[in-house]
Amino acid sequence: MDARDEVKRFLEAGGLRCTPQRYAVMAFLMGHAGHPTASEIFEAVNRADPRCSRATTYNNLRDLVRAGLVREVAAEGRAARFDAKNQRHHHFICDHCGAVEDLAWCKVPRPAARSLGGRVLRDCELIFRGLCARCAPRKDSRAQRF
Amino acid sequence: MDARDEVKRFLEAGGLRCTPQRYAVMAFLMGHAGHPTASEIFEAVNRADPRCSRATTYNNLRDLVRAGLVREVAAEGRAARFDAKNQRHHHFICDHCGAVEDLAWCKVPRPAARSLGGRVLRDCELIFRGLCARCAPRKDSRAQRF
DNA sequence: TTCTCAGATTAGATTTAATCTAAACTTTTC
DNA sequence: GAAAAGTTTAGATTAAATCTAATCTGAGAA
Repeated sequence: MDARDEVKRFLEAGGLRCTPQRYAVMAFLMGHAGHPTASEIFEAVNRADPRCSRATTYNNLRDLVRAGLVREVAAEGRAARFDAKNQRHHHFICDHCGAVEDLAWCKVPRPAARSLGGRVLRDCELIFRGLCARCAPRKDSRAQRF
Repeated sequence: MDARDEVKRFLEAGGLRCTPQRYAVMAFLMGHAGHPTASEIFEAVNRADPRCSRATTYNNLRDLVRAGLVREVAAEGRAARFDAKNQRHHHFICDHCGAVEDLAWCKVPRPAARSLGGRVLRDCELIFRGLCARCAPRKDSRAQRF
């Protein structure tokens, strides 16, 4: 099946109309391994269609996050970063260079019922922090690695 | 021992001088159950000492986060929120009203060594999302609670 | 006790990121 | 085809955070 169809079905699964602007944002995120800012997404989408507005990109990102199709990661710096939730994973953020990297999913424990009280869980988000492979001291150094 | 001494030792444990402004920020967070924004912290601290500067509050929050004494939570809205890390806990953020609540700590699994690669872990952050006790449908409703 | 120096603060200006606005456009439904 | 609802637009505006260069403060050395 066509990648274009996949994006369209993904949007409609989230209850959103597949407008050209939404398609462009979603396609960019689904085809992008990194965690771009709203500005980076807007610039990419606006390069393809110069009429595309910054407010539209922000509106669409908001709608996509709300629909559960995109996740917002607050990493280093002021701007929010985004990635498509097409595969479950966790994030790792480097203390030194600020890089945001995907980590394979590992099951997250549910809080105890007593602790949860009357709340209704919908999702969880687990972020690990430390030093990335490039910023960590070399394996043979004396630094602890746990 | 005096609460004032506790705050001072907490700051010095993090390698930070105990200036009156830092003390004020830390004391506010340690005595505050909620998750205030930088602006709310500044207003509280500035009310006590009108010479205290907004930039100082921001600088000190940055230093406290970097020293591992305070945690930054990206909740609803644009402003970052903060809490003191005097006790390990997780957070819960309500989808509806945006409230940030503390949840008792539960142990977080370490990612598999294969998944971790050359990274060095320092910390983790687990956030649950859903509906808080006030926004969730009543217990007797048909709504699923998991 | 005084001096030096490094760390910290100041107060308002400035920048960055995100939102607002009101009109216009587009798509869906009747 | 018309109406209504959802969406987009482009630049203005707002909110949050940072910058600046001078000044202050406190710790350590002499």
